[in-house]
Amino acid sequence: MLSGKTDQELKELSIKTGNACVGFNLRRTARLLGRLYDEAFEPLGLKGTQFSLLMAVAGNKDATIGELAQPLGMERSTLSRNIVVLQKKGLVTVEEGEDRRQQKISITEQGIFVLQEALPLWERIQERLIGELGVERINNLLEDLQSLSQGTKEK
Amino acid sequence: MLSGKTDQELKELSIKTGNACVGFNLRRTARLLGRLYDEAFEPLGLKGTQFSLLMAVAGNKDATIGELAQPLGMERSTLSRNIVVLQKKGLVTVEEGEDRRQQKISITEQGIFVLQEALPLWERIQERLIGELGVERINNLLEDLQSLSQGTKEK
DNA sequence: CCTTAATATAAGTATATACATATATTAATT
DNA sequence: AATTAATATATGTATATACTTATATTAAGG
Repeated sequence: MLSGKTDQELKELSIKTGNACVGFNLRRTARLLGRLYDEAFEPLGLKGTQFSLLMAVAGNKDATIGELAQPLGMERSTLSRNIVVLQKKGLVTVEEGEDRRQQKISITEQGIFVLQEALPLWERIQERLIGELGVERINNLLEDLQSLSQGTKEK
Repeated sequence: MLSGKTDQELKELSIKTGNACVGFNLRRTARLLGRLYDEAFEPLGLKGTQFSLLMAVAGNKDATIGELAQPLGMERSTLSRNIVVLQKKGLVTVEEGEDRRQQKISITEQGIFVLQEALPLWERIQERLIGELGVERINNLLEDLQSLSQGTKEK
């Protein structure tokens, strides 16, 4: 029963769950690293999230919202809005598919140019993170994140 | 030079950076797990993010926005808004400090009650994730996330 | 063919997030 | 003491995110 707990006990519970909670630690690290990426891409007028999405568009020619959302682990409604942001920047085009419910997303020449400029900035962060944890721990981390992502998809 | 790349080459680059990018994988996993937590806490009208924040408030009696923001790795302006959400739900109180610029945040009785209800739901997810990766990989993951969080703060 | 069901995306609403700027308050300088 | 600098929080603006609902389009059943 928490209601009877002293401040000290509450404090210990808070620290314990904070240290152990996968969700919290994921979000916190994502926030902190997110600012790193945003800062790096800032000269290109790009956010880290936008770099990832643009890269996904580049690698999936003429994909629809639904097709992109799947590997990104993102709601289609979310993706729909994120695509508009890239479209307004002139980095992607959106056009009706043969099935007129669908929207085919493609990267523009300008989008490819921006990716080209962004790539070395991305690599610099990658190197920095590898420098901090070492390549093995980074690779383990990436594998674990991918396993967890897989795991949530299977009900 | 990306501009000259074929679709196939772009596709391979996209897959390679997608698999290697720490930021992207963090965000994707955070999104997917976030939905798991949100679903679990839904009966309490709570999101995963709100559970973590409420737990942090519980463990830091009379902390200010600034004091809370630090360990959460969150901008004070963000935290300021997130606290309002908990306040409107009646889970925390906000009152002026002796230094009248500051706001002292405290958990309410109702907040403690909600935490109490949430705790077993949180543990169920924790067990599920440990069941998927094993306790060692989960602990490694948590350590790595904490190291990365530390790393971004320096410099 | 027409109605109904299924599907794809967008729009409505709410929260999470950050940066820049505004506001209020305290501390420091002269 | 009065002015200036520093600090704490809130607000403006924009993006990211998800759930629910609306809209448009295609597919299925009769």
